[in-house]
Amino acid sequence: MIERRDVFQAIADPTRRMIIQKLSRGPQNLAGIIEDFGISRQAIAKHIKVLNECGMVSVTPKGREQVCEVQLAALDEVNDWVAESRKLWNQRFQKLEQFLEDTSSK
Amino acid sequence: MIERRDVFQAIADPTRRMIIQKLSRGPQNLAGIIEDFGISRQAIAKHIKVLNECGMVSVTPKGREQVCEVQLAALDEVNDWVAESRKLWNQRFQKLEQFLEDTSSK
DNA sequence: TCATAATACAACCATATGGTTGCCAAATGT
DNA sequence: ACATTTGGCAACCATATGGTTGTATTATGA
Repeated sequence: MIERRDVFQAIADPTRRMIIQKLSRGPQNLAGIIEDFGISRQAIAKHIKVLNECGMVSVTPKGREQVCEVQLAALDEVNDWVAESRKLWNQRFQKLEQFLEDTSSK
Repeated sequence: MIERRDVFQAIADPTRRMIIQKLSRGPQNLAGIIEDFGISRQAIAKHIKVLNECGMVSVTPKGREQVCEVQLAALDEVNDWVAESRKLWNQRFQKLEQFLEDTSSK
């Protein structure tokens, strides 16, 4: 098992995805995030830790609060990977077309 | 812990992402997929099972072989979710602009 | 000043995950 | 016919994951 703490893993958990969407509406401190979630503060804190470690959420101390801000740019990596897969898929058909062209022109 | 077997979890594992990219180049049977991966056949088979369960890979028996084909449409869900997050984020700024406009026009 | 709000830290727990090995079954090709 | 290729099944294992509770710390506000 290789060391994993990347964006893909970050968005794998539904609770973390909900946190990301909540933070997309604006920064919140931990207490603010906890609302609406039926789990403990510590559980949320752990999720924030994961999101922070992979660059999805920045955490800035402000007095006794920890202000969390989502960093959506981190999701580019996901989009890029999906785009790359689609590109490979399309290249496949282009190669097939090329082959059919070459064959029929003989 | 809620029951999870979705596309997000499917692409969370780096090995599964590699399998998806390999299959994006064309369908393969299990034996074909195993090449280049330094892990056992059973490990690959388990990954294919996960990918199949969440609709990322279709498996068609062909004689003694199991032909695996990637279903990239399943990744739409991921793109959609990312797009939704970005939309929420942009709406936030639009609201801020609206506020500034309303304030300055007074 | 002092209760309280906002978190951090640590220990613990059940289950999920990703991997292994060993053995079995069924097509395939020579 | 029969060795081989291809893959299924089951048991097992170590670690990761997502959660809990309890206790401690530190700003804040009345």
